[in-house]
Amino acid sequence: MYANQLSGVESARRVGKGLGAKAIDCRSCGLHGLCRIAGLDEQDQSLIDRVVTRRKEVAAGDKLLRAGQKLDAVIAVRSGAFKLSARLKGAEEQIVGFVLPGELLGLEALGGARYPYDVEALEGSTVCRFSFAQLSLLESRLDDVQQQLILAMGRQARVGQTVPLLLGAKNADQRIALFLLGLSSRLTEHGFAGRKFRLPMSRHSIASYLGLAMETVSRVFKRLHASGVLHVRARQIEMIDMQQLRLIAGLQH
Amino acid sequence: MYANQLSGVESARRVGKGLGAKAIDCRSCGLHGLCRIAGLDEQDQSLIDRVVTRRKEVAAGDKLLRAGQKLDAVIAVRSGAFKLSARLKGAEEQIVGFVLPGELLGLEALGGARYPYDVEALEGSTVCRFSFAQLSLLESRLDDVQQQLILAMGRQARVGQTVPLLLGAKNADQRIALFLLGLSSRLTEHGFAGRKFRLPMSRHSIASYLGLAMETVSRVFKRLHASGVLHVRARQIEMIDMQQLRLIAGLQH
DNA sequence: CGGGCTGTTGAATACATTCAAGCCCCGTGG
DNA sequence: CCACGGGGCTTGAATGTATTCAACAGCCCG
Repeated sequence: MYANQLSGVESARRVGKGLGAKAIDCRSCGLHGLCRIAGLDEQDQSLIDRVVTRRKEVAAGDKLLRAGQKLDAVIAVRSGAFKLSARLKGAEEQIVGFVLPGELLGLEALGGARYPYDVEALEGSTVCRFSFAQLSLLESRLDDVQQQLILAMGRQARVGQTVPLLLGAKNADQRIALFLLGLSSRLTEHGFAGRKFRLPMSRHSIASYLGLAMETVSRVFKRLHASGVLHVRARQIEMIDMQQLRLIAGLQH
Repeated sequence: MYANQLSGVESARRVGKGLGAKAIDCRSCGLHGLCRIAGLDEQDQSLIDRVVTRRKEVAAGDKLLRAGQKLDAVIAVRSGAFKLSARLKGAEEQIVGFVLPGELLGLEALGGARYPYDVEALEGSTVCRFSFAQLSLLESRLDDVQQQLILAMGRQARVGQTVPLLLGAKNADQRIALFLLGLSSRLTEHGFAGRKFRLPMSRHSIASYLGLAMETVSRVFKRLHASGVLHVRARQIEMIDMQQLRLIAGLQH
């Protein structure tokens, strides 16, 4: 159950770089509804442990999933962060998204489809896994499981809702502003500070995701810093003037 | 049940501009699974007709849904096409997506959330509506309904999967190529010709969606036409060299 | 202390946008 | 039947923005 676990030394070394070792409260986890159904608040630990794997650890740089693999589970991120990338033939990898603590992973593979992306830990991370292969153990509660799954998919779809806005952005400043506001609200939603946080991903990953050159990302950060909208030092972000940031993002007035 | 239906004259005038009046085969509809469960292949029409509204017509330019409204249904497009737009405060509307025949609409509002976008018909269109308000009529089949819903959401999520690739595109040619290939494969999936079709949306809508200026869209089309990759005449598209188009899109080699 | 990875900066180039003018198609009205 | 007018689209020239290439700075880790 704790396969792939790091030694204490290794995990201590690799945790604390990005969002830090802080794990979410289970009550704000995307899988919380499913866990409750699975009986985590009950006494029968043996059943639970065959369906839900808790606190598997993943070291920074390790791949949790690979494009094309079959996946019969939904995974929740408890701490850390992951990047999703598509390996297109010949071209260099393209980042297609990031997964933050409390969010889910693997919903795209529901119904037997293969999972389309590589998933790599950006820092030391812990995840929980809800296995569908073992779902028959919960047959009597199928209704509830399905309903929770529908809610979870709806929530995840709402996270993805900001992507079309990013696509429609007309300049690099707007893209970056939207990106940061998106990260901020996603962090807030799961109990993290939304004004002051550490980016778990590199400038290169941000650039790949947003369709910009890494140098442009760097320059936009500098511009926003110089104009006092936010403080940027390496990966440390502090938002100063949210109102102005929303304005740059094109979200108001 | 057929409220909002156009007169024959009006619908005849307004249909046939974009994808044309051709309706999908019900078997390729995103709601097909739900319809089957609802008993459309059985005899009890009265039950069915209270849950599923078939073939409501929408005139070009009419709004099917408005941002912020409550929605207790899933809607399938049978013929025509729709554009989704976000009305951001102050700024002009931003196009966030298009819905083609056989695809679903309204999944974002599952679980009681308000629907976030304006939905406007790009041409004369017909839709079917599966009402959750009446879902209790099907209580005995809740399991099946939920399962179909999960499958439908998974399918729809897969349609949205190409958006992050669009976002990552590094120039206008790549964006347009990806956009056209996406449309093509979505049309093919529901029985339409994928190599030769008519764009249901204006250059302006494409530009807003892709974060480009309308003039750029026009110029890219011209370039692709001149290089023999595809034929463009107004909204009529014919793809000539798919291989080359995929190359421009960055999907291979 | 040295090497590699990540990020920054500057200068030249390439690219998309803007603004302005005009075209084309289609529907309307004279 | 043809002239008119509007919307959607195209085209050109000037401007502005992002990219590219190259050099270097900072930092973590060995």
